[in-house]
Amino acid sequence: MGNDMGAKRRVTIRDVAERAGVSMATASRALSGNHPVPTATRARVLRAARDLDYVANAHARALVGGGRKMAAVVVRQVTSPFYAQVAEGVEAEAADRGWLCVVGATGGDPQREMEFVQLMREEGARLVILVGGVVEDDAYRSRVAHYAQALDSSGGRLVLCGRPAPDPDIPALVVEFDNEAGARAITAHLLSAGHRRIVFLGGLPGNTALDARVAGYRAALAEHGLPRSAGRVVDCGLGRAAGLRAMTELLKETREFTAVFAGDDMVAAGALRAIADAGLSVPDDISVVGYNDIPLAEDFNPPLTTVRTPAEELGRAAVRIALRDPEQSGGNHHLLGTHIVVRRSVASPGAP
Amino acid sequence: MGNDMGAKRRVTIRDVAERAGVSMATASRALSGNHPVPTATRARVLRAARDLDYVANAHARALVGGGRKMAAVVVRQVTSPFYAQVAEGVEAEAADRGWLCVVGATGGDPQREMEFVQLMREEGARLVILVGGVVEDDAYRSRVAHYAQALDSSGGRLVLCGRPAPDPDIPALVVEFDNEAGARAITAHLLSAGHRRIVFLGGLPGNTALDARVAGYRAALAEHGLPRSAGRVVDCGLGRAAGLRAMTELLKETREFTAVFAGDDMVAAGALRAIADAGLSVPDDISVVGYNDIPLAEDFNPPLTTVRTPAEELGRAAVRIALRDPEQSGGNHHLLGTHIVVRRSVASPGAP
DNA sequence: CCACAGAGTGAAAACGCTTCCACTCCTCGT
DNA sequence: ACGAGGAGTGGAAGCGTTTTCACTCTGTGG
Repeated sequence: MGNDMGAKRRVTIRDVAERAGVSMATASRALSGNHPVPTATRARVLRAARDLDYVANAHARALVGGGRKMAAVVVRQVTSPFYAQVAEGVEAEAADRGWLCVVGATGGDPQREMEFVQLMREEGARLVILVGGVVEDDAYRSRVAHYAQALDSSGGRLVLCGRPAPDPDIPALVVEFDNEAGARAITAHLLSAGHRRIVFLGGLPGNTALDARVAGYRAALAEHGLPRSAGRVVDCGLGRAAGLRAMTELLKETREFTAVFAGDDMVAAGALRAIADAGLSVPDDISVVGYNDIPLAEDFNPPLTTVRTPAEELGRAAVRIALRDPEQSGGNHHLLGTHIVVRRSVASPGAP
Repeated sequence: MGNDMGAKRRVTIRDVAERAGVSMATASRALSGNHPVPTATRARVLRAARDLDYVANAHARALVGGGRKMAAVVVRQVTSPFYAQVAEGVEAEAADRGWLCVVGATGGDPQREMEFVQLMREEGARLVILVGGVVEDDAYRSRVAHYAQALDSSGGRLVLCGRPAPDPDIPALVVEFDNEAGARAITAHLLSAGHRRIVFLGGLPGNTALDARVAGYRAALAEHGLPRSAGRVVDCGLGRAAGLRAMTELLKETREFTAVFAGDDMVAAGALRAIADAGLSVPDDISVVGYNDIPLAEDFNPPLTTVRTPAEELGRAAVRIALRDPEQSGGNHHLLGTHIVVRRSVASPGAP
């Protein structure tokens, strides 16, 4: 803990001014370009700054300037391929506009989320981006309402990315994928390959993203004239480990299905492994589809048919929309489209 | 760009002090706990702060306090599984100590690297962590020397993570894996399975990490009594696409090898795909090993034998070492061990 | 030749906080 | 009973910038 690394005195703008033989005011103007300064003077100042290896103090600047260009993105964990892509998108778009971007991982712990958001408020973040589906309980709702209100009243902005707003009139922007449409499309794909008994693996009741996918799945089944009983959803949650476990269990219990729709690609990875471990083949015995099209999905065994959610674009869109004039057209709810990408994990049931 | 989101006046510590009926000094002491304050007073202040939803201004605090607990990680891209894990480790260890962690992506562009480091200096980062192997050219050497010197003279610290120091006496800490040992071990694994013609796919001359792996590979070959001509390294660089392309080319050119040692797991992913596309089987026709053991390596087809480099631990170690007393034992160069993890991508050549 | 615009500049205020210094009370020990 | 010491407190300095305001110079049109 305690460890100050004996700092030397920092070079300030006063030193630069002195060396250039001008006042601090002039030095500041030359450096920041906020006010015209004769070329000769300007050059002298710049020269002095370089000689001294002057580095402006962002704190002092932010203090007087009243705020700073900084965005915070909060995700469950940065090692999840999907979240990483969203974060990359945010980072890229922020960097393009000269904004600083800091990402925080909560591990799914509301406590850590609150601490991080608090910290970001202290740091003067003007944009806080909450990423990914969540289960919307009362605690969550009130937390988000508080974030939104607090940010809003200090000139900031909350954006919900990949999740809907829990309450239509909290002052937050939302940017998300049309999960229901995506799920419906890929379910239809399975249906048109001839599958009738499809299980949805990876439900997580209350989770906005998964519930929407389940809804899309059910809708596709219904549109195809199948009774509601034809659908089955296994609520095993997310992650490779969960998918592996749940699929193993399911296989022990029944073989009365020909395809599985995994809640996301990581669940699919686990399911694929479980099926292989059971001595079955994908897609010959069972077809599998996932969701998100993470970068390595095409390297699974077999390459996974899934729905592509342009994650990086989601991140970019979040900051782009948040940063444009609030009164500009476009409303505050944006839906991004998805499309399915066909690979080799789906075959017709009972085919060679 | 221009968009001020009309901020209202911020609640300051003066407001809190007023409401609690104390001076700013007392309020500050009660809030920060830097100086004892009677329980009753303290409670009044805390109460006032809560009522007002007071949020301290980190800039003002850092300005007077002279610095702040902030670490910066710079990686090529955050969506690379390996880098993501390192970043996660840094973030976790930093968070544990109450430090803020910001990660920047350079896309491999020195220009962006310099801008980011500059920005971090302005922000008062006391720890800058450069992650991953690089090719050490003169420009790089002078850049790093400058970073190290600048950080050092302002009480900060540069740590090189996953790469050696270009010059033994620049004031930087180094934490890296023993790439040579890891490469030697997995090459030995291939050798003991009976392989004699092993190609190293993914060299990148000048790149510290890859060069070390190539050295380990060559050393293992030599230790086994093989002539130097037995080894072959294809310098295709890194990334899945590079691996795919290079492997495809190689296969067209020759089949005079029974195993490939990919420079990292992403290259291996591409190689695996290329081999499958050529109608060959892994491991029956060709064995493949990778490097890093990224999270999804076990879901490749087939599950990849590779060497595990505990990436998250690398990140944690970087901050742990950087933050302990500089004069403490341990030196400033740390080597982390690796071990191979055997899965199913290796078989004996010519086996059933 | 004079008023006057405007360019160039510096002094100083302000941003919000922490901490040094000085002051006032108490509570002890003697 | 009296001085020393310490706890509790507030005033004010200072952190490094930017920006406002006021000032001094030019040069220009009348």
